Amino acid sequence: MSYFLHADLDAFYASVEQLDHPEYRGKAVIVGGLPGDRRSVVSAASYEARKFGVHSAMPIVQAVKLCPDGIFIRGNMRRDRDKSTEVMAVFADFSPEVQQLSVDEAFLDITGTEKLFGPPDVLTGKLKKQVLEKTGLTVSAGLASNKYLAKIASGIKKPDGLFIVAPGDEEKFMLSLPLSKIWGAGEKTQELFAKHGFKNCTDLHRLSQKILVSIFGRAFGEFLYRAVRGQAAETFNKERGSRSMSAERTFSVDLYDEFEIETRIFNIASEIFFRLLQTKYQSRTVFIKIRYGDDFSTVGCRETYQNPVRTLNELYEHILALFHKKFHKGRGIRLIGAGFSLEPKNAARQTELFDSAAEKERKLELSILEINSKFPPGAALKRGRLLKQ
DNA sequence: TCTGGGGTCCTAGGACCC
DNA sequence: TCTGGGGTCCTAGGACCC
Repeated sequence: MSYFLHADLDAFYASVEQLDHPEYRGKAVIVGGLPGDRRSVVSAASYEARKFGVHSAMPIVQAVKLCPDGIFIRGNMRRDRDKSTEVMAVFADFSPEVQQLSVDEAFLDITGTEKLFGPPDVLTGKLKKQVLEKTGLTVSAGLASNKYLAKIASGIKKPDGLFIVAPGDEEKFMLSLPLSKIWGAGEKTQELFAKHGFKNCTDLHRLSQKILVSIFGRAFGEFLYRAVRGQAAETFNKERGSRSMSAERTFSVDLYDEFEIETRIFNIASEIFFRLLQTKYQSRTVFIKIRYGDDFSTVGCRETYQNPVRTLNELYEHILALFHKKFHKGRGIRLIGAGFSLEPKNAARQTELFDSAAEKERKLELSILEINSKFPPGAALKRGRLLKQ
Protein backbone atom coordinates (compact mmCIF):
# COMPACT_ATOMS: atom_id res chain seq x y z
CA MET A 1 0.00 0.00 0.00
CA SER A 2 1.47 3.36 -1.08
CA TYR A 3 1.37 6.50 0.95
CA PHE A 4 1.99 10.04 -0.25
CA LEU A 5 2.56 13.36 1.44
CA HIS A 6 1.89 16.58 -0.40
CA ALA A 7 3.68 19.49 1.23
CA ASP A 8 2.76 23.03 0.30
CA LEU A 9 4.41 26.16 1.70
CA ASP A 10 1.96 28.74 3.01
CA ALA A 11 1.74 32.04 1.07
CA PHE A 12 5.29 31.34 -0.02
CA TYR A 13 6.58 34.62 -1.53
CA ALA A 14 4.83 36.68 1.14
CA SER A 15 6.15 34.47 3.93
CA VAL A 16 9.72 34.85 2.69
CA GLU A 17 9.32 38.63 2.85
CA GLN A 18 7.97 38.42 6.39
CA LEU A 19 10.87 36.22 7.34
CA ASP A 20 13.45 38.65 5.96
CA HIS A 21 11.67 41.75 7.28
CA PRO A 22 10.48 41.21 10.87
CA GLU A 23 8.61 44.51 10.68
CA TYR A 24 6.28 42.95 8.06
CA ARG A 25 5.19 40.14 10.35
CA GLY A 26 1.56 40.19 11.34
CA LYS A 27 0.86 42.64 8.52
CA ALA A 28 -0.82 42.47 5.13
CA VAL A 29 1.97 41.71 2.66
CA ILE A 30 1.21 41.56 -1.04
CA VAL A 31 3.86 40.33 -3.46
CA GLY A 32 3.64 40.89 -7.20
CA GLY A 33 3.85 44.62 -7.79
CA LEU A 34 3.91 48.12 -6.39
CA PRO A 35 0.73 50.19 -6.09
CA GLY A 36 1.59 52.15 -9.24
CA ASP A 37 2.07 49.03 -11.40
CA ARG A 38 -0.89 49.16 -13.71
CA ARG A 39 -0.63 45.69 -15.22
CA SER A 40 0.77 43.52 -12.46
CA VAL A 41 -1.01 40.81 -10.55
CA VAL A 42 -0.65 39.38 -7.05
CA SER A 43 1.64 36.36 -6.89
CA ALA A 44 1.18 35.85 -3.14
CA ALA A 45 -0.75 37.48 -0.32
CA SER A 46 -0.04 36.94 3.38
CA TYR A 47 -2.93 35.57 5.42
CA GLU A 48 -3.34 39.03 6.95
CA ALA A 49 -3.90 40.41 3.43
CA ARG A 50 -6.31 37.63 2.53
CA LYS A 51 -8.66 38.90 5.22
CA PHE A 52 -9.22 41.90 2.97
CA GLY A 53 -10.16 39.64 0.08
CA VAL A 54 -6.80 39.83 -1.65
CA HIS A 55 -5.68 36.62 -3.36
CA SER A 56 -3.16 35.53 -5.95
CA ALA A 57 -3.79 36.31 -9.63
CA MET A 58 -5.76 39.40 -8.63
CA PRO A 59 -4.71 42.63 -10.38
CA ILE A 60 -2.56 44.81 -8.12
CA VAL A 61 -4.87 47.74 -8.86
CA GLN A 62 -7.72 45.85 -7.26
CA ALA A 63 -5.61 44.68 -4.32
CA VAL A 64 -4.72 48.31 -3.59
CA LYS A 65 -8.40 49.19 -3.46
CA LEU A 66 -9.20 46.32 -1.09
CA CYS A 67 -6.15 46.78 1.09
CA PRO A 68 -4.79 50.33 0.72
CA ASP A 69 -2.51 50.06 3.76
CA GLY A 70 -0.95 46.78 2.65
CA ILE A 71 2.78 46.37 2.13
CA PHE A 72 3.32 45.97 -1.62
CA ILE A 73 6.48 44.32 -2.94
CA ARG A 74 7.62 43.30 -6.41
CA GLY A 75 9.35 40.17 -5.14
CA ASN A 76 12.81 38.72 -5.14
CA MET A 77 13.06 35.67 -7.37
CA ARG A 78 16.59 34.70 -6.49
CA ARG A 79 15.93 34.82 -2.78
CA ASP A 80 12.73 32.81 -3.18
CA ARG A 81 14.54 30.21 -5.25
CA ASP A 82 17.26 29.84 -2.61
CA LYS A 83 14.67 29.50 0.13
CA SER A 84 12.85 26.87 -1.92
CA THR A 85 16.09 24.90 -2.27
CA GLU A 86 16.54 24.92 1.51
CA VAL A 87 13.05 23.57 2.03
CA MET A 88 13.45 20.85 -0.59
CA ALA A 89 16.63 19.76 1.17
CA VAL A 90 14.62 19.21 4.35
CA PHE A 91 12.02 17.23 2.40
CA ALA A 92 14.80 15.03 1.06
CA ASP A 93 15.66 14.00 4.62
CA PHE A 94 12.27 12.34 4.92
CA SER A 95 11.97 10.46 1.64
CA PRO A 96 14.22 9.26 -1.16
CA GLU A 97 11.37 10.04 -3.57
CA VAL A 98 10.69 13.75 -3.60
CA GLN A 99 8.90 15.07 -6.66
CA GLN A 100 9.05 18.84 -6.76
CA LEU A 101 6.04 20.36 -8.51
CA SER A 102 6.93 24.04 -8.30
CA VAL A 103 8.94 26.39 -6.08
CA ASP A 104 6.67 25.87 -3.13
CA GLU A 105 5.32 22.34 -3.23
CA ALA A 106 6.34 18.72 -3.54
CA PHE A 107 5.15 15.16 -3.24
CA LEU A 108 7.00 12.80 -0.95
CA ASP A 109 6.52 9.09 -1.40
CA ILE A 110 6.62 7.96 2.21
CA THR A 111 5.69 4.35 1.56
CA GLY A 112 7.66 2.16 3.95
CA THR A 113 9.26 4.94 6.01
CA GLU A 114 7.42 3.92 9.16
CA LYS A 115 10.39 2.27 10.86
CA LEU A 116 12.46 5.42 10.45
CA PHE A 117 9.95 8.17 11.22
CA GLY A 118 6.86 6.55 12.67
CA PRO A 119 3.39 6.56 11.13
CA PRO A 120 2.56 9.14 8.43
CA ASP A 121 1.01 11.72 10.76
CA VAL A 122 3.99 11.53 13.08
CA LEU A 123 6.39 11.87 10.15
CA THR A 124 4.46 14.90 8.93
CA GLY A 125 4.68 16.52 12.36
CA LYS A 126 8.45 16.02 12.34
CA LEU A 127 8.75 17.40 8.83
CA LYS A 128 6.72 20.51 9.62
CA LYS A 129 8.78 21.12 12.72
CA GLN A 130 12.08 20.74 10.87
CA VAL A 131 11.07 23.00 8.01
CA LEU A 132 10.10 25.68 10.51
CA GLU A 133 13.31 25.31 12.51
CA LYS A 134 15.65 25.22 9.55
CA THR A 135 13.95 27.70 7.22
CA GLY A 136 11.47 29.69 9.28
CA LEU A 137 8.57 28.74 7.00
CA THR A 138 5.32 26.91 7.63
CA VAL A 139 3.99 24.05 5.55
CA SER A 140 0.52 22.69 4.98
CA ALA A 141 0.33 18.98 4.32
CA GLY A 142 -1.98 16.36 2.92
CA LEU A 143 -1.68 12.60 3.38
CA ALA A 144 -3.37 10.02 1.18
CA SER A 145 -2.90 6.77 -0.66
CA ASN A 146 -2.39 8.59 -3.98
CA LYS A 147 -0.87 11.86 -5.11
CA TYR A 148 -4.05 13.37 -6.44
CA LEU A 149 -5.85 13.12 -3.10
CA ALA A 150 -2.78 14.18 -1.11
CA LYS A 151 -2.66 17.31 -3.27
CA ILE A 152 -6.28 18.18 -2.61
CA ALA A 153 -5.93 17.31 1.08
CA SER A 154 -3.07 19.72 1.68
CA GLY A 155 -5.33 22.60 0.71
CA ILE A 156 -7.98 21.83 3.28
CA LYS A 157 -6.34 22.90 6.53
CA LYS A 158 -4.30 25.91 5.49
CA PRO A 159 -2.18 27.49 6.85
CA ASP A 160 0.19 25.29 8.84
CA GLY A 161 -2.27 22.41 8.75
CA LEU A 162 -2.53 18.71 8.05
CA PHE A 163 -5.40 16.76 6.55
CA ILE A 164 -5.38 13.00 6.31
CA VAL A 165 -7.47 10.91 3.92
CA ALA A 166 -7.60 7.57 5.68
CA PRO A 167 -7.04 4.52 3.47
CA GLY A 168 -10.44 3.25 2.42
CA ASP A 169 -12.04 6.69 2.67
CA GLU A 170 -10.88 7.92 -0.75
CA GLU A 171 -14.25 7.94 -2.46
CA LYS A 172 -16.08 9.23 0.60
CA PHE A 173 -13.59 12.08 0.83
CA MET A 174 -14.10 13.17 -2.77
CA LEU A 175 -17.87 13.02 -2.45
CA SER A 176 -17.70 15.32 0.55
CA LEU A 177 -16.04 18.09 -1.47
CA PRO A 178 -17.64 20.95 -3.36
CA LEU A 179 -16.99 20.94 -7.12
CA SER A 180 -14.68 23.91 -6.71
CA LYS A 181 -12.14 21.70 -4.92
CA ILE A 182 -11.65 19.37 -7.88
CA TRP A 183 -8.10 19.96 -8.97
CA GLY A 184 -8.01 20.41 -12.73
CA ALA A 185 -11.49 21.93 -13.06
CA GLY A 186 -11.02 25.68 -13.33
CA GLU A 187 -13.25 28.60 -14.14
CA LYS A 188 -14.55 27.41 -17.51
CA THR A 189 -15.29 23.94 -16.23
CA GLN A 190 -17.13 25.35 -13.21
CA GLU A 191 -19.31 27.30 -15.64
CA LEU A 192 -19.96 24.10 -17.55
CA PHE A 193 -20.85 22.32 -14.30
CA ALA A 194 -23.36 25.06 -13.51
CA LYS A 195 -24.78 24.97 -17.01
CA HIS A 196 -25.54 21.27 -16.61
CA GLY A 197 -26.94 21.80 -13.15
CA PHE A 198 -24.20 19.81 -11.39
CA LYS A 199 -23.97 21.05 -7.82
CA ASN A 200 -21.60 18.62 -6.09
CA CYS A 201 -19.37 15.63 -6.69
CA THR A 202 -22.25 13.23 -6.18
CA ASP A 203 -23.92 14.70 -9.26
CA LEU A 204 -20.84 13.76 -11.29
CA HIS A 205 -20.51 10.41 -9.58
CA ARG A 206 -23.97 9.42 -10.85
CA LEU A 207 -22.92 9.78 -14.48
CA SER A 208 -21.42 7.01 -16.58
CA GLN A 209 -17.96 7.47 -18.04
CA LYS A 210 -19.57 7.61 -21.48
CA ILE A 211 -21.78 10.54 -20.54
CA LEU A 212 -18.90 12.37 -18.88
CA VAL A 213 -16.81 11.93 -22.01
CA SER A 214 -19.61 13.22 -24.19
CA ILE A 215 -19.87 16.38 -22.08
CA PHE A 216 -16.22 17.06 -21.24
CA GLY A 217 -14.22 15.40 -24.00
CA ARG A 218 -12.32 12.15 -23.91
CA ALA A 219 -9.35 12.92 -21.68
CA PHE A 220 -11.07 15.23 -19.24
CA GLY A 221 -14.21 13.12 -19.03
CA GLU A 222 -12.17 10.06 -18.08
CA PHE A 223 -10.20 12.17 -15.63
CA LEU A 224 -13.37 13.34 -13.87
CA TYR A 225 -14.77 9.83 -13.77
CA ARG A 226 -11.74 8.67 -11.82
CA ALA A 227 -11.38 11.84 -9.76
CA VAL A 228 -14.80 11.68 -8.08
CA ARG A 229 -14.05 8.06 -7.19
CA GLY A 230 -10.86 9.10 -5.44
CA GLN A 231 -8.68 7.20 -7.88
CA ALA A 232 -5.14 8.19 -8.76
CA ALA A 233 -4.84 10.55 -11.70
CA GLU A 234 -2.09 9.99 -14.24
CA THR A 235 -1.29 13.70 -14.16
CA PHE A 236 1.34 13.52 -11.44
CA ASN A 237 2.95 10.27 -12.43
CA LYS A 238 4.71 11.27 -15.60
CA GLU A 239 8.28 12.15 -14.83
CA ARG A 240 9.12 13.96 -18.04
CA GLY A 241 11.82 16.27 -19.30
CA SER A 242 11.11 19.80 -20.41
CA ARG A 243 8.86 20.26 -23.43
CA SER A 244 9.16 23.95 -24.10
CA MET A 245 10.88 27.14 -23.06
CA SER A 246 9.50 30.62 -23.49
CA ALA A 247 9.55 34.23 -22.35
CA GLU A 248 6.91 36.90 -22.61
CA ARG A 249 6.52 40.54 -21.62
CA THR A 250 3.45 42.60 -20.91
CA PHE A 251 4.15 46.27 -21.48
CA SER A 252 2.92 48.94 -19.11
CA VAL A 253 1.59 50.80 -22.15
CA ASP A 254 0.53 49.30 -25.47
CA LEU A 255 3.26 49.44 -28.11
CA TYR A 256 2.72 50.90 -31.57
CA ASP A 257 6.19 51.88 -32.73
CA GLU A 258 7.76 49.24 -34.98
CA PHE A 259 11.33 49.93 -33.97
CA GLU A 260 10.39 49.73 -30.32
CA ILE A 261 8.52 46.49 -30.95
CA GLU A 262 11.44 44.93 -32.79
CA THR A 263 13.80 45.92 -30.01
CA ARG A 264 11.57 44.16 -27.49
CA ILE A 265 11.46 41.12 -29.74
CA PHE A 266 15.22 41.06 -29.90
CA ASN A 267 15.48 41.21 -26.13
CA ILE A 268 13.13 38.27 -25.76
CA ALA A 269 15.03 36.34 -28.44
CA SER A 270 18.34 36.86 -26.61
CA GLU A 271 16.86 35.85 -23.32
CA ILE A 272 15.46 32.53 -24.49
CA PHE A 273 18.42 31.78 -26.75
CA PHE A 274 20.97 32.07 -23.97
CA ARG A 275 18.71 30.15 -21.65
CA LEU A 276 18.53 27.38 -24.25
CA LEU A 277 22.31 27.25 -24.58
CA GLN A 278 22.56 26.40 -20.91
CA THR A 279 20.38 23.32 -21.25
CA LYS A 280 20.84 19.91 -22.79
CA TYR A 281 18.18 20.67 -25.37
CA GLN A 282 17.99 22.03 -28.88
CA SER A 283 15.03 23.25 -30.88
CA ARG A 284 13.68 23.12 -34.42
CA THR A 285 10.33 24.67 -33.55
CA VAL A 286 9.91 28.34 -32.74
CA PHE A 287 6.68 30.04 -31.70
CA ILE A 288 5.49 33.54 -30.97
CA LYS A 289 2.54 35.08 -29.18
CA ILE A 290 0.92 38.48 -29.55
CA ARG A 291 -1.68 39.98 -27.25
CA TYR A 292 -3.50 43.08 -28.41
CA GLY A 293 -4.31 45.89 -26.03
CA ASP A 294 -7.70 46.79 -27.46
CA ASP A 295 -9.52 43.54 -26.70
CA PHE A 296 -7.00 41.40 -24.80
CA SER A 297 -7.17 38.81 -27.59
CA THR A 298 -4.19 36.54 -28.08
CA VAL A 299 -2.90 35.06 -31.30
CA GLY A 300 0.14 32.97 -32.00
CA CYS A 301 1.87 30.90 -34.60
CA ARG A 302 4.74 28.47 -34.83
CA GLU A 303 7.03 26.90 -37.36
CA THR A 304 9.13 23.77 -37.40
CA TYR A 305 12.35 24.06 -39.39
CA GLN A 306 14.52 21.43 -40.98
CA ASN A 307 17.45 22.12 -38.68
CA PRO A 308 17.79 23.18 -35.06
CA VAL A 309 18.27 26.86 -34.39
CA ARG A 310 22.00 27.50 -34.17
CA THR A 311 22.52 31.20 -33.61
CA LEU A 312 20.81 34.13 -31.95
CA ASN A 313 20.70 35.95 -35.25
CA GLU A 314 18.90 33.03 -36.85
CA LEU A 315 16.43 32.84 -33.98
CA TYR A 316 15.74 36.56 -34.21
CA GLU A 317 15.04 36.29 -37.93
CA HIS A 318 12.64 33.41 -37.34
CA ILE A 319 10.76 35.20 -34.58
CA LEU A 320 10.55 38.40 -36.57
CA ALA A 321 9.16 36.56 -39.60
CA LEU A 322 6.53 34.80 -37.47
CA PHE A 323 5.63 38.06 -35.80
CA HIS A 324 5.07 39.89 -39.08
CA LYS A 325 3.02 36.99 -40.39
CA LYS A 326 0.47 37.48 -37.62
CA PHE A 327 0.69 41.14 -36.62
CA HIS A 328 -2.18 43.44 -37.58
CA LYS A 329 -0.51 46.75 -38.27
CA GLY A 330 -1.95 49.65 -36.38
CA ARG A 331 -3.19 47.67 -33.37
CA GLY A 332 -1.50 48.34 -30.06
CA ILE A 333 0.46 45.47 -28.59
CA ARG A 334 0.04 44.60 -24.95
CA LEU A 335 2.23 41.49 -24.85
CA ILE A 336 4.83 39.78 -26.94
CA GLY A 337 6.13 36.31 -26.24
CA ALA A 338 8.39 33.81 -27.95
CA GLY A 339 9.70 30.37 -27.26
CA PHE A 340 10.58 26.95 -28.59
CA SER A 341 9.72 23.32 -28.31
CA LEU A 342 12.59 21.31 -26.91
CA GLU A 343 14.20 18.10 -28.07
CA PRO A 344 17.31 16.35 -26.72
CA LYS A 345 20.51 17.77 -28.19
CA ASN A 346 22.01 15.94 -31.15
CA ALA A 347 18.85 14.08 -31.90
CA ALA A 348 19.35 11.59 -34.70
CA ARG A 349 18.68 14.12 -37.43
CA GLN A 350 21.34 14.71 -40.02
CA THR A 351 23.43 17.64 -38.94
CA GLU A 352 23.82 20.16 -41.65
CA LEU A 353 27.06 20.21 -43.53
CA PHE A 354 29.71 22.32 -41.94
CA ASP A 355 28.75 25.95 -42.24
CA SER A 356 31.70 28.07 -41.21
CA ALA A 357 29.87 31.40 -40.93
CA ALA A 358 27.22 30.02 -38.62
CA GLU A 359 29.84 28.11 -36.68
CA LYS A 360 31.86 31.28 -36.13
CA GLU A 361 28.83 33.16 -34.98
CA ARG A 362 27.89 30.41 -32.60
CA LYS A 363 31.34 30.50 -31.01
CA LEU A 364 31.05 34.24 -30.51
CA GLU A 365 27.70 33.80 -28.85
CA LEU A 366 29.04 31.08 -26.58
CA SER A 367 31.84 33.36 -25.47
CA ILE A 368 29.32 36.10 -24.72
CA LEU A 369 27.44 33.61 -22.62
CA GLU A 370 30.64 32.72 -20.77
CA ILE A 371 31.49 36.35 -20.11
CA ASN A 372 27.96 37.07 -18.96
CA SER A 373 28.11 34.22 -16.50
CA LYS A 374 31.28 35.62 -14.89
CA PHE A 375 29.99 39.08 -14.15
CA PRO A 376 27.23 40.24 -11.89
CA PRO A 377 24.05 41.11 -13.74
CA GLY A 378 24.12 44.67 -14.96
CA ALA A 379 27.88 44.73 -15.43
CA ALA A 380 27.62 42.02 -18.06
CA LEU A 381 28.56 42.51 -21.67
CA LYS A 382 25.66 43.62 -23.79
CA ARG A 383 25.46 43.50 -27.50
CA GLY A 384 23.75 45.94 -29.81
CA ARG A 385 20.70 44.83 -31.68
CA LEU A 386 21.41 42.99 -34.87
CA LEU A 387 20.19 44.35 -38.15
CA LYS A 388 18.09 42.55 -40.69
CA GLN A 389 20.18 41.62 -43.68
C1' DT B 1 -11.67 44.68 -10.75
C1' DC B 2 -9.40 44.24 -15.88
C1' DT B 3 -6.75 40.46 -16.39
C1' DG B 4 1.67 38.23 -15.08
C1' DG B 5 4.86 34.77 -16.51
C1' DG B 6 6.35 30.13 -16.96
C1' DG B 7 4.83 26.00 -17.98
C1' DT B 8 1.68 21.43 -19.29
C1' DC B 9 -1.77 18.92 -21.82
C1' DC B 10 -5.81 18.40 -25.03
C1' DT B 11 -8.53 18.95 -29.32
C1' DA B 12 -9.51 19.47 -34.01
C1' DG B 13 -8.18 19.88 -38.49
C1' DG B 14 -4.91 19.79 -42.44
C1' DA B 15 -1.08 17.79 -45.15
C1' DC B 16 1.08 13.90 -46.61
C1' DC B 17 2.15 8.97 -47.21
C1' DC B 18 0.98 4.15 -47.97
C1' DT C 1 -14.39 9.26 -62.18
C1' DC C 2 -14.81 9.34 -57.55
C1' DT C 3 -12.69 8.54 -53.40
C1' DG C 4 -10.98 4.43 -48.16
C1' DG C 5 -8.68 4.30 -43.98
C1' DG C 6 -4.76 4.40 -40.90
C1' DG C 7 -0.63 6.67 -39.28
C1' DT C 8 2.38 10.59 -38.48
C1' DC C 9 3.62 15.22 -38.14
C1' DC C 10 2.35 19.82 -37.64
C1' DT C 11 -0.45 24.01 -36.27
C1' DA C 12 -3.78 27.19 -33.64
C1' DG C 13 -6.19 27.87 -29.83
C1' DG C 14 -7.85 26.96 -25.29
C1' DA C 15 -8.03 25.34 -20.38
C1' DC C 16 -5.52 24.85 -16.45
C1' DC C 17 -1.94 25.15 -12.69
C1' DC C 18 1.37 27.64 -9.50
